[in-house]
Amino acid sequence: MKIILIAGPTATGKTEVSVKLAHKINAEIISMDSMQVYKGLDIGTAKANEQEMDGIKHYMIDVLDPTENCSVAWFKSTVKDLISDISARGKIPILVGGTGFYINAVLFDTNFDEQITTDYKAEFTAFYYDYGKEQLFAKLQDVDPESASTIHPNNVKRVIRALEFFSQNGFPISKHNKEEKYKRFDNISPYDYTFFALNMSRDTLYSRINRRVDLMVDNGLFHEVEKLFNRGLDENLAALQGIGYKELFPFFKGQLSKDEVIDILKRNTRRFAKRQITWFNHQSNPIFIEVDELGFNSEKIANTIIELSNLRKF
RNA sequence: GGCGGCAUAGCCAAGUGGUAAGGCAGAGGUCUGCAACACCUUCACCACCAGUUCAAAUCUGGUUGUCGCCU
Repeated sequence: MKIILIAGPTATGKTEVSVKLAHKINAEIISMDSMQVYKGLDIGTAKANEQEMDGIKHYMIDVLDPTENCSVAWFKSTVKDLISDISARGKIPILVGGTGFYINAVLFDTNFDEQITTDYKAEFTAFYYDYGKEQLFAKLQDVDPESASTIHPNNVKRVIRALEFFSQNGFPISKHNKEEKYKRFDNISPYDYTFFALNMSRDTLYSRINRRVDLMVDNGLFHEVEKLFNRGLDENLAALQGIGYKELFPFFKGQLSKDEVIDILKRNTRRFAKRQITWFNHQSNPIFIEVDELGFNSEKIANTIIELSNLRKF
């Protein structure tokens, strides 16, 4: 099955390019974004609106309530089915988004067969609170020294996951990771794919991000977040950890001013973009398209993608 | 014009004789069931000139800049 991926850091214009491309090659779009899955998070996640979608079908948007938690395992299997459906209808799926972790999971069909039957996570979390991270890490060194050499002791979240994995499966997660990783190194994918990442010079990207945040504010970001805030949801929910949401909460609690909160939001978005770039540079191997060199012209960019994907036949 | 204070990284800021805390911003990374998460690494010859001293960001003199007060 042929698929096209368009990734890249936030604010590079993925939406516009993908819709344009979809029209040219008779495609449908699957969003590869860990936050756009949630209903009610529209402005802050830069979700495409009806007009921007321009008649192209989009999937994986607004499929969960903020009270539900998305996970890679679920996301991967859902997208897998969608790809089959779309292909079966004779259309090409374009996967678009910035969540590199999810993209790799789909692209290389990461194995998530592990069934979580016992709540080891809660167990180890409790242990951590009682004995601290050193003791927790010592446990990992015992059962999975290889992971212990990779995961920093401060990274409690990952240490707990590694411990959970071992307890659940009886073999170390480092073994699992190695197996999954080699799929990427050897490029073993169930799909016939072409993977692009849009990018541009750092300075340009950062000023676009700053401008976009201002625009979001103008478009009612505060109003959107206030609605969520007023629902009184648990702030630890994955949806409320999204950039644009967690930053504004202190404003509604009266802890920070509007301007302060906006500056932090801009900074966090910049950092996020930087992390995304690092991911695409090292954890996957897309063809980078420098959109500033193409004058941000989505028409040109879409055509470049068609050429590089050998899709001329469409 | 006079008097006084201050000049330390992009910003804030400790440090009053022994060869520069910390925070923020920035940069570089890690990552396989919370990933827009979590975590790691990194970043200065202390305004300039001359002097004292084995040794100065730290003391002395001067220059420049800056802030405050006075006239």
